[in-house]
Amino acid sequence: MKEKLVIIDGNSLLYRAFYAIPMLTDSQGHPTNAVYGFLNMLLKLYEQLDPQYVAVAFDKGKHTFRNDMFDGYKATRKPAPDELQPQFALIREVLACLGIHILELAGYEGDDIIGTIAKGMEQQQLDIAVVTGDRDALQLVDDDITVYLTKKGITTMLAVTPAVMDEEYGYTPAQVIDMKALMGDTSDNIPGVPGVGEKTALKLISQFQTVEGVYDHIDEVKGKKLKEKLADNKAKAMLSKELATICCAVPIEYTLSMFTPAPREEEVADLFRSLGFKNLLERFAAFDRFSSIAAAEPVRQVPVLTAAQVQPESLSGKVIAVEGIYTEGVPAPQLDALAIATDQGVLSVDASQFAAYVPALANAATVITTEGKRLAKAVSLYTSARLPVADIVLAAYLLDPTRTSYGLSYLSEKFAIPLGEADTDDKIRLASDAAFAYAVWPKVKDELEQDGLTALYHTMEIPLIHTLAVMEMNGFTVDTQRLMDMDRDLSQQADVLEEEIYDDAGEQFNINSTKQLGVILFEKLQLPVIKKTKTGYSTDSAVLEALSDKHPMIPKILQFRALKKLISTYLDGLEPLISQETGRIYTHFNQMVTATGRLSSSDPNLQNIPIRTEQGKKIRSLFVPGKGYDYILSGDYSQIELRLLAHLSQDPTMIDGFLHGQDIHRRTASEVFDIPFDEVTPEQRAHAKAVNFGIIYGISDFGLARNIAISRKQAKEYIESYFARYNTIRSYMDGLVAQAHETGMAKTMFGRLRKLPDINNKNFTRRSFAERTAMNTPIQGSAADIIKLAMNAVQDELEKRGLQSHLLVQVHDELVLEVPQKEKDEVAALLKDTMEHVVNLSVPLTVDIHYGKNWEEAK
DNA sequence: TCTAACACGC
DNA sequence: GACGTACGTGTTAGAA
Repeated sequence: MKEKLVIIDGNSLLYRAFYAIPMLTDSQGHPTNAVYGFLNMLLKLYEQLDPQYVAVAFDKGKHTFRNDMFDGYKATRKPAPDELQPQFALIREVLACLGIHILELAGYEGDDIIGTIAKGMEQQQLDIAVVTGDRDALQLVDDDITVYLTKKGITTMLAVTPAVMDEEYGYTPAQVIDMKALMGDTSDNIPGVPGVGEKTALKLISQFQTVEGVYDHIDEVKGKKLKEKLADNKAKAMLSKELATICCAVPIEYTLSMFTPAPREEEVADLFRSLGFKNLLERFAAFDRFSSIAAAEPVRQVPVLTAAQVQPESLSGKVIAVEGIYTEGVPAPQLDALAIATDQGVLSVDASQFAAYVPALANAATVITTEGKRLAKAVSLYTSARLPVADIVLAAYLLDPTRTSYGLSYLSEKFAIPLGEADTDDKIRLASDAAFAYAVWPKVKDELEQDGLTALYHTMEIPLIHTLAVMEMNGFTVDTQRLMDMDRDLSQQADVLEEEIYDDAGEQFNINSTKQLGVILFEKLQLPVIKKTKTGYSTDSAVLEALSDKHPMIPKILQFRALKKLISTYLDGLEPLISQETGRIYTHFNQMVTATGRLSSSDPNLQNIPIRTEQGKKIRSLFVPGKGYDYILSGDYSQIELRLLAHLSQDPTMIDGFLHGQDIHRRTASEVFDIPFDEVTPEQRAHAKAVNFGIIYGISDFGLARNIAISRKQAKEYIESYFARYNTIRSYMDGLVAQAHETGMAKTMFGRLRKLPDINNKNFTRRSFAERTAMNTPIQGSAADIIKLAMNAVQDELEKRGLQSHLLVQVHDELVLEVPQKEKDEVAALLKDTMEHVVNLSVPLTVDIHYGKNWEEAK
């Protein structure tokens, strides 16, 4: 048997490892996922190929990320700017400890070094393998060198021989260079021929073999444009070929003995342990050549339990933590794996045992988890009992609702509990995560208590998990036939408009491109430029409205845009999400996104279904009661935010308006403009409404001015006279701001908090924004609190009375249900009563009830 | 893949 | 007087 040499493309593996492994950190909280992934890959190489000699090549100085390396698998996050560099340094340190030689030579790509060694070693009677993620290396494939290409991140390797190349790619090793010379590669600074992609390159090279061949027979190239492009860029193509060729004559000194690992015994175990890579250390130590490495003591912080040790019944009354792996499905996700952490240790539950363990969870005292809603949904397939869920992610959201993610690494840092050992095995990781959640929960509880969030957490957010899980599983029935008819009709209308627009413009262009439209409007037609964006002309609807009488095509563009929005987002967008089996569409209500405590909806977003325009209403009318139901019933809070403002500020004028059931915008106009209530003009009312709106959303005078097309000065005056008239509101707001300056946060009626780190910032803008937030969060957030309480109460009442009626959607101040004929009146009364009386304010909370044969009619 | 522009809801 | 101005979700174009 020949001895083996494996040469590793270090950069390529490093990049792939980063994305293939979820975020990991060492004991100091530094990211180590790329390091872990790299070493894991290295071990796989040893385990699969068992080489006598190993070399790792890095490109010197080239440590920036190349996005094109990740084609074929979805990157879930970007590396932070300085995240990879330390990991890169760490890998070098680890490799040095393991005694694995690193090759690098300034000015050459790692590929070139690999090529040089591979060619140089051919005479040595070795089996030579190159391991890389980069297809460029395929040019090295011939009878003596095997290229192992990593696939699916780093989980599998494809051994590429000439035969495999022929089958997988349809070109030969020699053709790799020529393909690349034509296609180019921006990440390697190979220009190629502009406009020639992989398909064209493959066609040309299969026909003519080489770049030179293409140019020798340029007349035979089919396609006038293509021929032109090739002819114009001959020099570029030739240069590209040179750049794409791996240079196999790099002046690098090496001897075979350099590639025999010589570990530094005394350091290596410590280094691995400090990184938390105990498992990897053991795996390395299993090889003879690393046997001098002391094996890690087989200490497991969390004992692994067996099903015999943890019987389902033993979970009763216990505090436990649970993590699952799921396959998404409708109406509920399916549980694929389950780990249960108890005070004794962790149990991995076998799939055949789910049925016994899952209902047992309902009897536990507390089920700690990081995915309460998902767990609740999955569990509902086994039992109708509610789980006593404790969700540490939900708690982390309440502690600081402004973050964009609440991943395990954040929780680990925030609650100072180290994450378990990294592992690529799903089951091991799951058990480790469950143990982590179990350890974090006591700290979470303490922090909730310290921030006064315990009641909010237990009485509102935790019950809401169940309510939302039910709503998500209910789904909303869509009239698929009408949706498809409407899609066809509107698409036809849009096509007609599009043609007319091109006629008016005198040329074809991409009407969906704001850039191209800008050129047509403001350069070709010389229409006045109203507004610019940071990259060019603005063509938004405000601009187009302003230009609408300047050219006949402008109204058509507006109409086209409106149609296009409806078609792409609401017709084409929704259709594939309708379940074939149930005819229903299943949204996700996210409880941990917004800074104010509102919910959000996604995949699809059912909180932004059109309602304002006639065309839009037709979209809404596609949402109908499902089989066995007769009506869509909706209840919406009337002016809930302004009522809350009246209540919270105790402003007598505003309270008076609501007590007398007045049109509140009219009343505001009457007060602010100092005119009798009955003499308020529609425009004055609209302006007053915009001011009220501004108060609720915390917009600035600038924003107000923009919204109702008045000058900023005028907007400022409006706000001034508003506060002059409603001076109780002013002092209430001033109090909120003062309090925020003191405490650094804003709070809602129910104690929900929002941190305001910028409240004392020296930057005027940031500080002003924080101050407006301090005024707006108590209003918007309290409204969010109230409807959440109402949702829970409605859901409880529906369950208690054993009604069939379903909650379907929440849209911030509106709840939508489907009801059967026989329950319509009862549920309408229940809904109105529950929503109106869920809290007691100084002003009445009124709820308007509507019902109809579809969501549009229920308004 | 990522950002910008735009548009929908509250 | 400058600062650059409600949030969240989704689609499309265009650059890399």
